[in-house]
Amino acid sequence: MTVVDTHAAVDSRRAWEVVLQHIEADLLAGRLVPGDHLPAERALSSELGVGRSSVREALRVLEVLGLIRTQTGSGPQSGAIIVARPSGGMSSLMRLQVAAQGFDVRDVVKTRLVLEAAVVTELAEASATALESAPLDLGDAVRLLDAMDADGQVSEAEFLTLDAAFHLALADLSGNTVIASMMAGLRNSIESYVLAGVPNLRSWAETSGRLRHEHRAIVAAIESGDAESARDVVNAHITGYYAETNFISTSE
Amino acid sequence: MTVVDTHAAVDSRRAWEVVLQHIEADLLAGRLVPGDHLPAERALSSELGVGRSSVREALRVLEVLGLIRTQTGSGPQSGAIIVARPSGGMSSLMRLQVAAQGFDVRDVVKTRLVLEAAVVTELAEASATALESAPLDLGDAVRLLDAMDADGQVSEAEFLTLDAAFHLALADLSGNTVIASMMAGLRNSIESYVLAGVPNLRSWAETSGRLRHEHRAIVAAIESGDAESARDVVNAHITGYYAETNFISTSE
DNA sequence: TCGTAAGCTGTGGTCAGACCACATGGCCTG
DNA sequence: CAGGCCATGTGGTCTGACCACAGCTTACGA
Repeated sequence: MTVVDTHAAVDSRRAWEVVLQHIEADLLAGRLVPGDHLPAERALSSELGVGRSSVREALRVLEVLGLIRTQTGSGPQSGAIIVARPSGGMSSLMRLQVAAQGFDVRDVVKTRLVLEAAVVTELAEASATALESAPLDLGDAVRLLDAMDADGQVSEAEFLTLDAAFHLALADLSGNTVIASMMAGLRNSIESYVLAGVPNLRSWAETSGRLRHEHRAIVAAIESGDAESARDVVNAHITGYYAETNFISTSE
Repeated sequence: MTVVDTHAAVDSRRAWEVVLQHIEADLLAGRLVPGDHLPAERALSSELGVGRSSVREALRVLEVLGLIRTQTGSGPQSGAIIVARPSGGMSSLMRLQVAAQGFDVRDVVKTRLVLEAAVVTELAEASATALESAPLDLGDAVRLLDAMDADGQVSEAEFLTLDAAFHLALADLSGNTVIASMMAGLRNSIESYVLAGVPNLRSWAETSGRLRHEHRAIVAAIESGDAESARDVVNAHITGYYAETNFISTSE
């Protein structure tokens, strides 16, 4: 007897693709939901008739894409567990594509602008229609702004981290997980460029002051339900910083 | 006393992460550019001091993310080659996140709406400022519309495929590769839902006729440089279809 | 001389088996 | 009854061995 079947149709998919598609099918059918454990690697291996290394290649992909979390040891927390956290995968994808020149940094910034405008528009409109009894709560975002106001106590890198967290908090508040994870990925992919641009600023104190002021203006516009104004401020906020740091070639 | 080594710095990264970060560093430094070959798996293995299986796990990730293409055999086309094609990775990521319930389908549609509006706005503005000598060329997109007009000759699935290609062509024409690959991923991740919604339509002939008409209206608005009108049509175009197919719960 | 066919070489693709570190949970001992 | 020990099962890794494949080299024959 041969090792491979000779009459049945040969599966031209690579072994790890078989594993990946098997798991995807289980997810689509609802047989696997967030929180569930995947079968053990050795079990999947024998169940699907592929080597354990092929199973591991598929699991590695799922891990990087943010679908599973793996843990060694034994017990309820060990093994591969479905988590479905998209932002990590989005960040890896965009960061690597920028590194490999698949994404132009200018397009990343432009896209961030589009999404950011959509987020504040959504929030402002939600705020305008919010009931008295359930007003829009921007608490998480405002707390980050307060942390940025500790003048002299916050380094440039820390400030920019808080800045990123603020914009991400707005995206989260909009309730759109797709946009939120995209924003996380976009920001993450150009983080090193943002930091590298700081020395190009005329005055950090001046710029950070302006950024702080603009952040407050964004919050105010959202809370007053003024979508158009929120969009304008956000637009100036982002393009201004990049222009000051010569982040983007001005030839555009 | 701790278990870990006290003199040498322990590399807590997993072996495959070492490989991934090594390649990412080479990309960032420009030592690897699109078209280049990666070292052979066995060479990377010994060079980085990890097992070949760990190298393969890293390469698998890069392949799924759309950074490399692998090919068996010998010669100039064999091996792993940097390609940096983001749309495949974006599609895998979004499709799996939707399957794993990390992305809500309604958010996917909303996000598509945001990006689509940005694309047509960009195109309309570009058209408005285009020189007589170099007018905006929507040829690729229009050809797809012509293909959709072969009444009775195009199946529902084919029509929807052409529809997707039309919107993707617009995104490509906008020149923003980030948005274009996002649109590809978004559309891809809900393709099965789009197809599944067709039977819910009152009349396919009626709906497809309306879609065709709206497509032409989008093109016309872009060519006339009317960004606002283009946005409105695109908005009605997309939300209309999803409403007709009960694709999205109306409770929202 | 030239063309063709054979085989050589190096590539990714896969598998099997062997360890390791680790975390749990039950068992055994005091 | 309490505490520590170890069996068990998990992912993480490495090694070595094949295979299929594609290009290149070589040798053979017309």
